[in-house]
Amino acid sequence: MLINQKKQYALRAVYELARHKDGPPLKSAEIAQSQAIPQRFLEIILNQLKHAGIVSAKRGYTGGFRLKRSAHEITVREIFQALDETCSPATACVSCVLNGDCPFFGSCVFMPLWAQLQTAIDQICHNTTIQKLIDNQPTKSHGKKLRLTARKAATSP
Amino acid sequence: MLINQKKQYALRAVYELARHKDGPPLKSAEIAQSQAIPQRFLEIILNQLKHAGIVSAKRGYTGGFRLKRSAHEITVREIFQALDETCSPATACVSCVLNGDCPFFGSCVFMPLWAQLQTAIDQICHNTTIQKLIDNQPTKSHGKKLRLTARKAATSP
DNA sequence: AACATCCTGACCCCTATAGTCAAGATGTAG
DNA sequence: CTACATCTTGACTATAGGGGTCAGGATGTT
Repeated sequence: MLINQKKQYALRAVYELARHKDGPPLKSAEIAQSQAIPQRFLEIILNQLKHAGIVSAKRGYTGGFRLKRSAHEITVREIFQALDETCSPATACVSCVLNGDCPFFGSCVFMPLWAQLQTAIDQICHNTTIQKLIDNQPTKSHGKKLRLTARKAATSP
Repeated sequence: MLINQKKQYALRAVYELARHKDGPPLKSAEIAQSQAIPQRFLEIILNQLKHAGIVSAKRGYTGGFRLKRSAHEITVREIFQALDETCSPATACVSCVLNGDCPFFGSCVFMPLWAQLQTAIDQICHNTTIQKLIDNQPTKSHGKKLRLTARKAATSP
């Protein structure tokens, strides 16, 4: 999958931190609860975000996490990259070509297509900052259309 | 993965059929060999393409497969759809929203992002016909850059 | 009648994703 | 300094889906 659960969790976590930018650091347990993320799993993710320089951690009794930079400067793309997973639309193909495993070495007809997709995806992710996501808060009219029933109660992101 | 092995096989199969449009029907074994696809697996794929009205099959001794329409009219998008797999960038999220499983029903901040990605991907796949792929045969200069070593001998697509 | 092809469903293996557990390191409060 | 709450880390488990195989049947040609 292009966007897996882990990437979505990462986005939500950063989003949650951006919303509480001015308060005290958020504990991982708080983020986990408000964004409905398994806590242990979230801690792994937060750690990766820390190593990528997106969030900073403070230990101890008053510890927690906070954004290292402004929400304007954090792009969706770098959050995805922080999880160090390839985000290519045709991962297998690209990697097999690079390895020399590809039976069609150097003359694959589909490479231009993959490249085109990759570029399009990259651009969108690169142009979308966390702040933009916050600003684009969808109006509740969205909910009208879908007509969904509530299951778990949780702070909506 | 957005584009998995199966989708790539499907593309190659249709591509191969398009190249031999004027000859007799191609047997699945022939396609399998020239495009380096496991034959049994290919047969499953060809079957799905048949049900989608993209290829037609002829049984018996002189049997095989051929394209049902011109390569100009077959888009990458419909080939993907023929494999009946969802091609959403954030499959989990989208499906959970539709099921009502999403904890953020109707007010997910990220939905516009997924939609934007989906639209971009869809457009590219819809605008790319098999014929375009054939016409864009990459020049061999591609190979120079990558400097790959040959492994299996196979007709390059 | 013999044979070669397509057709179909059931089946298997493996990897990556998703998630858990336990023990340690570091800091704060009293 | 002691108790406690947080982050840190690595090893571990489980499940689903992707990728692929097999046997046997249906349909056609020679």
